[in-house]
Amino acid sequence: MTVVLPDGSERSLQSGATGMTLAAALGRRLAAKAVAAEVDGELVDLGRRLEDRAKVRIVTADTEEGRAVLRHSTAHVMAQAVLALWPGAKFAIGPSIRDGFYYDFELPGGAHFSEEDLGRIEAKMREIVADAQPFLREEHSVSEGLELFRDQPYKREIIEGVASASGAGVAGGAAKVDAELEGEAGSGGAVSAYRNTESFVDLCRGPHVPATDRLGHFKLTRVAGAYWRGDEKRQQLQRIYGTAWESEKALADHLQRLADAEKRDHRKLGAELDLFSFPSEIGSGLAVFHPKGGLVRLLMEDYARKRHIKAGYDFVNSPHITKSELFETSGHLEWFAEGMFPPMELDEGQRYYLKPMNCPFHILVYRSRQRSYRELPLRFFEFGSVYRYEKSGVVHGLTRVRGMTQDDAHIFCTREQLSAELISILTFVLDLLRDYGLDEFYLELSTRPEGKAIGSPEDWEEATAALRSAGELMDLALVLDEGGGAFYGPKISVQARDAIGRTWQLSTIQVDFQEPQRFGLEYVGADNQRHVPIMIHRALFGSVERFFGVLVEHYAGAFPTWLAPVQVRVLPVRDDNEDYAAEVLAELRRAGLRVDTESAGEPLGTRVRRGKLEKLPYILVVGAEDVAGRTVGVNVRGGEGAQRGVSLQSFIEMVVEEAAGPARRPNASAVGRRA
RNA sequence: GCCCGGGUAGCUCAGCCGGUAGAGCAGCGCACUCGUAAUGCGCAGGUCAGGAGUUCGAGUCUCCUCCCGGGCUCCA
Repeated sequence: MTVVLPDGSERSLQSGATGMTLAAALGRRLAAKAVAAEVDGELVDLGRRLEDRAKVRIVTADTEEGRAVLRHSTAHVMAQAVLALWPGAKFAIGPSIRDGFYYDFELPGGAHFSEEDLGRIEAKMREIVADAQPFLREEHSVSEGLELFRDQPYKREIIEGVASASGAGVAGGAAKVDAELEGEAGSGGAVSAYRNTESFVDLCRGPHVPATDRLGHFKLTRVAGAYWRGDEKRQQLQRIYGTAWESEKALADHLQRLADAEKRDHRKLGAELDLFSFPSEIGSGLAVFHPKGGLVRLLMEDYARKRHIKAGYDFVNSPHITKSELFETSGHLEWFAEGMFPPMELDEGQRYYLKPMNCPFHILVYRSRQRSYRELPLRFFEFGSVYRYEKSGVVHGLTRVRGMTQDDAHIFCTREQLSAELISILTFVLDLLRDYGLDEFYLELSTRPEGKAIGSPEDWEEATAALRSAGELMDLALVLDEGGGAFYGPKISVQARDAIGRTWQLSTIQVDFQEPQRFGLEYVGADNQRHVPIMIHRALFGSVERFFGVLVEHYAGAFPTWLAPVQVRVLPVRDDNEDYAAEVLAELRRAGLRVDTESAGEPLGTRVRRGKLEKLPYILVVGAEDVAGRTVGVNVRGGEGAQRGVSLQSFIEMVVEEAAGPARRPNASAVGRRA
């Protein structure tokens, strides 16, 4: 028999050959790295027999596909270990995920895992790995499967779901089986399982590595609660997360990446660099900004203001609280009440709410007088503070807070203007984000949330189409987020990738046909008739707080010169250089730079070190040798050593230019283009 | 909101089986006067998150509340 390899060449094999024999025939190193095979487009076990003329690709452990296989297999081993250590435990699902895997369990007597258990489980897992147990595939009918897992209710539920989805005739199952569960069991009326020993068998579609000794570079990372099938109304299970890699080095590299990401954590840097804090007296999710953080915010906001003026926005302002009527009209109290702080009862039963959004206020500005088509589009902008009652478990640093300031704009335009306006907003948004140093993006299109939407399907259709075509013009990948829109309209969000490859949802642009109608907005058209405008909601940073946090992590706290709270620190070598240092300081300040100094009370090395730890862009050292020639010693952030005898004038010219504003990045790259 | 783990000096953390609080860094003072990532000595600093309970005695054990972290759910 022959098989066809990925490069189109053919290979003769003895009949009965498997992926494993093919890999061995192709090379010993390949065989050592092989974890599965792709046969005619389907991922299968290496032990699966190959058919004549099959197209075969060997999947190795050092690819994302291969890692997914070995992570899934490692999850099985973990389940085997847990079931051995906790007799009577029930196990649910255990997929591979980005960088690792998890498995969900229910322990006998409602017991819970603790962090200390992880070591015991890992030790048991290593025994299983050392045992080199084969992963043997079995196929069963639905009824055999139900019998095989008679003591495992979660497995039975999965089997029933698969069976009913494929019409195999088990009554009472859900009509629809989700892909996650299907991945656990297989499909098409039969269920597959993998057996490692007489006593351990797990429902699974596979594929798996040939045997447990192909695993071993793993670490269990944390325990957590997780709802069965992701439904908070159902049983809460105990989840264990782990990571697994193809080699000890890959595992170590991954752990190092985690440690590096931890060093960039904005919550940690926020305290270290004295930027902001969350005093517990104020309450969860409510930040105060310290002078340095406050200054960075100011700089961020000022630059955005300038750009908005240039882009034709009008600046408006609105209060933080309002009578309930406003949010009754807007629909927030009907659709979003659980995200709002409870009302304050004032005189005569009047209820006031903290605002969770700015849009109704901007609508009232629009409605304050009659509008003509000649004015449109009208673009109202505000740094508007909003308050949202986020559930206690979700607040997180500056990225998920209960009080925040949105850089919020609402654009009122005609239907005819909608497309052009969306394109111009998206272009503006991306351009501005690039100025803050982010340069890799993709777009996400969120569509109508079933059952949680107001307005006609036709309007949703039109709005979604307009967003889609604007998005497609941006030369960026556009991914679909089915049902992820707001209750009043679809949106496009801009996802930005930071310096270490994580993505953050930043800007959102939403089309809204509903609110203008609810508030009875209108303009007089050229035809002398009254028309309802369309509104576009647009936040660019998302929230100032969140964007601030993202920038702290992106730059690891080392803000570019134009955003750095202190740009230059001047250090006199000895205290008899302090007069000259003061002169240098004054001159820098006259040039408009943000500067400070530290007198010579401590050794120079100590002061330089402190400046480095504060991630200052420049540290100047001035001593006796600098006075005559009016020079400085320049210590550049991130640079090696120092440059001596630099003329103060040329240093000032250089830094002033750098501090003037964002560096334009002509080579800003887009994430690969895709529809 | 749910599950798990936490909260000890400004920060990072130690504090055993319940016997009355400790280090390093930071801060302040003094000395040192120094050319590029930690000078020395000294001093001060605590309602052990808050409250209640058990106990002769609670940082330590129990309960409640607040806050933080990791997840789940949620994110208009």
